[in-house]
Amino acid sequence: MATIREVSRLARVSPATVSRVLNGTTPVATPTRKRVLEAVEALDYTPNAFARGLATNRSGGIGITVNEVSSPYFGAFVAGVEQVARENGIHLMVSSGFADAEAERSSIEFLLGRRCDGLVVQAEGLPDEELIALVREGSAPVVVFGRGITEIEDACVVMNNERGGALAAEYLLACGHRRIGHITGPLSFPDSRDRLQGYRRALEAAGVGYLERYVVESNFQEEGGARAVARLLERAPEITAIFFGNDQMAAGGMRTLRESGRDVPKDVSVVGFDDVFLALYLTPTLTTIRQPLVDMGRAAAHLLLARLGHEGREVVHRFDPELIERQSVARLSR
Amino acid sequence: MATIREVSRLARVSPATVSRVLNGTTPVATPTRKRVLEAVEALDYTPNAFARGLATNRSGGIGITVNEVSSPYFGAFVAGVEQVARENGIHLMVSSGFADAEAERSSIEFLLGRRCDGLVVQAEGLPDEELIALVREGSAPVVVFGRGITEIEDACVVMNNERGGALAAEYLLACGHRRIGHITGPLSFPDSRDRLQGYRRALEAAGVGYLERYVVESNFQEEGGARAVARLLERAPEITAIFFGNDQMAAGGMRTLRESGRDVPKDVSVVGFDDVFLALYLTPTLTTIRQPLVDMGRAAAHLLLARLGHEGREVVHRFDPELIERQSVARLSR
DNA sequence: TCTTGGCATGAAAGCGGTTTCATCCACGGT
DNA sequence: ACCGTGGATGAAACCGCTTTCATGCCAAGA
Repeated sequence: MATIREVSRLARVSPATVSRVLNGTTPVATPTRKRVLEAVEALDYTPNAFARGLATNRSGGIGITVNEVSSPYFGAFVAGVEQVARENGIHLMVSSGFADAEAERSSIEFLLGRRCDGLVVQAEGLPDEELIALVREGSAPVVVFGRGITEIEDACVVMNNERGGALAAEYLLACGHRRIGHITGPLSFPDSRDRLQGYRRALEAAGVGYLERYVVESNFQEEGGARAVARLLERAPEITAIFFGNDQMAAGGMRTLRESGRDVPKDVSVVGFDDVFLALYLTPTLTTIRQPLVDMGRAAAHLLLARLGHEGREVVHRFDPELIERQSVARLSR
Repeated sequence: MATIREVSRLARVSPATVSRVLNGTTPVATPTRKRVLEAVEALDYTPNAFARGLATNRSGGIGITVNEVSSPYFGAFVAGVEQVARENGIHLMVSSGFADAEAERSSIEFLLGRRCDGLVVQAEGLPDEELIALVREGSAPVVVFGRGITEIEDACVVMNNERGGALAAEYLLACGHRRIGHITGPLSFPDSRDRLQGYRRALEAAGVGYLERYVVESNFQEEGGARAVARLLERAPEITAIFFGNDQMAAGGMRTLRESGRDVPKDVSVVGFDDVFLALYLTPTLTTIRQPLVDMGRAAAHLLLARLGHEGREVVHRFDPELIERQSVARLSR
């Protein structure tokens, strides 16, 4: 491994000059610069990241913690962040939190200990206050994904979940449905509450009225969706459509519907949320509310870069959902 | 941020002694050690990763490059690697290669430039020779995933693909099928060739004979699977079962079958490969050959740690596939 | 011709650890 | 009483880069 010294000797300049050429911090006369670049090329020189970090106290890398990389949902988000990181020659350190406060704390500490220049945090276990403190007083800039916290709004990248819930309900209403159930994610998550809220508002706006019996809380898992639908059918067999808080629950719910002899969409229409690629693989393919996860990942990364002074670009914080029509909803002919 | 100097002052020792206590490199008298540890505690001291890296020339982190984190297949693998890394207090740097030789090269260079202590590489674009050179002469230990290269067998974590292909074919044969098609992944991948080979051997061993017409090459994608099945049905409408080189193609293939009015499994039985979670969401749920991806990730990480001298544990290099019976295969009553 | 000023460059001091080498001390053997 | 030995510790060099400060040089202005 070549060092800056060897480069400087070959180019007959001081190490300082090499550094200046490489970082563009100070103007260097053209012939000198040329000699330096040739030497760099000849020796195949790459600056030592440690030495650089030690001198500048910046690592040139950012960290990210999410529930788990292997889920389709977070995977897509991470992919977006990674794209931008690569485009900017920044490296990405990943650490999973598994929706557990303790694990999330240790992940964050771990990444900060590695002197990440910035952090993208998606933490479901941590209370708002802790995130606020982290953003406000942390040793590095932090961007929060998937949770809108008013106190630190500028540091959050979120989806307009209420609009998403409304979109789903409005679409089903437009298709002629009136008795529309809703399987929510855990209501401890603001996301779930907002989607529910949107659903409710849309129903009320249409004069259909909101019924508690039509709403069942679940857990964002396939299995949970299946069970929730069983409960819903028991309580309210008259429903003709179900809006699910995410696609995985919709998958489970469709299983239950099928097993109970109901056809989707003939007997019951289904709308999901997220549009993870899973939606395409279901039978029938799933009509769903799309979250642009990759774009949101990119936005989170850009936001972080902006906070790091890398760029000035305007960043979208709040993303709007989009309805993706597929085959799981039937138009009711009244 | 406290430095080693401050700790040493507080403990009334030299920085060298603090370093010795923290790293356990040299015995330190018990009362001294105690004072040092107290000072570390009091100042909430964490060693600066850069300074340490500069002095030791090791980063305490490993790198991984895969096609893309966001795919269910690689996501599961990465999750396994990450688990082990965490358990050992090692951080993970991720970089995607997107199955493109150029991108893969740059990913590897990037990670090596960050002085990763070791690398887990899954690279589909790179020729064998390049990987061999990397493993043999690279500046850091390298473990290769998903490709068995005999010259560097010890550094590879692989699946017994031939056995997997055989397993699929044997199972279909046992269910009474005789006209069994096979949609392969790209035959430029050894994985695909091995699965095909296993399929062929099993058919021949059963005295059924291998027919070229029953085999169509595809690309591991959903769409590709759909098209390949269309071609296969044209060529050989008499088949009663199809073995797919992976689950995604199986998903696409099942779509085509359905669209052509064939029921799965009544008219045509289907077996996939991988057992990514997608298999559970298909209708009918997919019978498939399971690759223990998380375990393989863990194995790759352990193997790397062993090469880094972290541990001596025996590591499994070659994993055996397992048949997972679900609903996509029918028993033929002759 | 002598300043003055600005630009290009070099020298050297960190950044915060690790590690080698030297020193000191206590102890046991002669 | 003296020397040798080995264990605990400190001093200082070093890892490779950035950055401040000083310097030399040349062109422009007086």
